[in-house]
Amino acid sequence: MACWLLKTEPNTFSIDDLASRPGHTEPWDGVRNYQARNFLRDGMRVGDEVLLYHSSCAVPAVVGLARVASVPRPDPTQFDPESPYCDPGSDPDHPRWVLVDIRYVRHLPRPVPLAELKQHANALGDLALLRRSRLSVMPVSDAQRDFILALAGDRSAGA
DNA sequence: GCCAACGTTGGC
DNA sequence: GCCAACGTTGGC
Repeated sequence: MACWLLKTEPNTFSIDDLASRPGHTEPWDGVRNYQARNFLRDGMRVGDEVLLYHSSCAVPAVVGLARVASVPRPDPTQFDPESPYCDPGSDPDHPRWVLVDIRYVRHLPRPVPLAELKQHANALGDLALLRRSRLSVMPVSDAQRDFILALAGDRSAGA
């Protein structure tokens, strides 16, 4: 099973918001970067594991676990004139942007701050989070996943 | 709030 | 297709 890292700004939509949604599930809309879109559209499978990351906040950190809960489908906000994610250039017959549903699994025993991840560049150096800081959807290798969960003291580290 | 990184746009 | 200008992200 593949693993991904998804960024979210907790001031807008936090892991606690996800956990409190009906079914603990939310359509992950608003991805408007082609590389991130390609990961969503071409790489994600139902059941894939997700590390949730809080960005643009006091302590940027990996904060919890989730799962991909749907296949990709068109992101309706691209056609919504009221939405900040509206994209007038997207053709309804060939939608440019997609989303998947994301389902909350659990918080990590403790958040793992970005600053701490940076201290382990030997183990995590090719994690896109540490290299291309602006990418909001990125793949995480099994080894990187296990390492981060072990830092957090999560029970499934290495499982 | 500043600013570096970097993705996107558009003129040529 | 190049590349300068511009806009956005996101750490600090």
